[in-house]
Amino acid sequence: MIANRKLKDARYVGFSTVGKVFSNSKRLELLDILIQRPHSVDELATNLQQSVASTSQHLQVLKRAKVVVTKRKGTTIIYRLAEGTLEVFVALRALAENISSDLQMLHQQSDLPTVGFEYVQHILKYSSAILLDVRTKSEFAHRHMEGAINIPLSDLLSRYTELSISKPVIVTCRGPYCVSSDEAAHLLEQKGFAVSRYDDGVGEWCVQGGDLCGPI
Amino acid sequence: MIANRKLKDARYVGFSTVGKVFSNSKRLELLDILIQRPHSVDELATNLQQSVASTSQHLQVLKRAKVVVTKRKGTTIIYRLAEGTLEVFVALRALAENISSDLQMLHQQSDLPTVGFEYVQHILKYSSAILLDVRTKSEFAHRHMEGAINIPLSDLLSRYTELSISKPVIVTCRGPYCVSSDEAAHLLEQKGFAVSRYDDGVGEWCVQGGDLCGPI
DNA sequence: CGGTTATTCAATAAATATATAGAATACTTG
DNA sequence: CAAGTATTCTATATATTTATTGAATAACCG
Repeated sequence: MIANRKLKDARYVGFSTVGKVFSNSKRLELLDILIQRPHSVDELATNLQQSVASTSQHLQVLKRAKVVVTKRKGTTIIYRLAEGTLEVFVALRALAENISSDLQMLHQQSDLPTVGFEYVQHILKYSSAILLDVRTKSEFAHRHMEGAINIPLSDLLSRYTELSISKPVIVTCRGPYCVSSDEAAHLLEQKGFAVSRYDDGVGEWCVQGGDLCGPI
Repeated sequence: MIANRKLKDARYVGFSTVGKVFSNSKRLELLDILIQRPHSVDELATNLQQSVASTSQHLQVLKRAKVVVTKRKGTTIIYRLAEGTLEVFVALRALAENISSDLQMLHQQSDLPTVGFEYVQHILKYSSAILLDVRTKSEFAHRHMEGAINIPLSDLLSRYTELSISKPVIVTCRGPYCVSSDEAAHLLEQKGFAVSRYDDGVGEWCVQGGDLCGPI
């Protein structure tokens, strides 16, 4: 009976090693960034506004749990998500969104309308609106929703004229915790566009079975 | 820009509150037990072989994250899983199993053959084998795989003669971390039965769309 | 082959998590 | 309404986690 307890404990402790991955906010942010594209340690540290050492330590946790894998490229080491990680990350986030009213409140700070997966699929099919991805060029290049066009947020003020004002615009960015799409949507609204936001990102799109483009 | 960082942090910290649920082995075990049926704090503490105070504390964490809900029944408080928790728990465990070779090793200590979801569905359809659930009577009563029969492990030695020796037996219990099915399978093998194990439980069965029976 | 540089390791300090025993609470139930 | 009891809270000790700085490492590349 005591042997049983030890075996059980060992199994649940093993399980919790994977669970610990998702227990820290910085690690969750790392995973969210890695959904967009692979990154070096240095890039990730900059994104997190944290020391490289601390970021590296978090990455070790992710690596030990095998939710990320590494590859050397020249002098830098590139981290990317492992198989299966995206699905669990998205499922866990959906659970968190559903059950945490606090999170929902943080979300609904924007006054602009949001649209869901089915709606975006519909407008893509009938070309009845423009799907605008305001992430960086490299993130877009790695993987994006099929049919989307890319103008990075930093370029939007100088390039918004590329968009046809006669069509409504749906803005998307990294995902639900990204503030770029909201910023972009407000800018376009001021310029007279009919704007809404798809406030999920390429991760949710992928898991729900949306078509994707990307060299990798 | 600093405001953006604070908003982002708040969102990921909110997310991590839900993630923390799955970062502790005792909490994972609590969830695994609650999959079987609702329980009181006292029952859960006994299962965990831990103090009631500590168990209660873990339950508070689960409750705050809203992955469990409570209901008073007489003088005791009954905890049960909230909507959506089962799906994420099972998905996370599948991820853990896939990526952790340590966990897999802990698993494959048994010499008896195991069978999967499709196989069990097949034998149920054609009644070509007996599906034996060795959990407790109350766990079985709450929810079980349609077509399974119940003989609790503690009764098996005195009741195994109820089983037809001419049919192969598939043993199931709480789930992959439960040792009961292995114990039961060995007992039946010694008695001359053709035995294998379904080493997932009612949780995985439910998520994969298997038919279920249960008053609740 | 040695300089360069990205990453990881080590040491430390501070914060958070966990387990327990015992006190306090809250709710039922007679 | 008072007694009884399951649960939660408090205080405490210990263990784990996290962030930082500075040192060590590893491997590319001139």
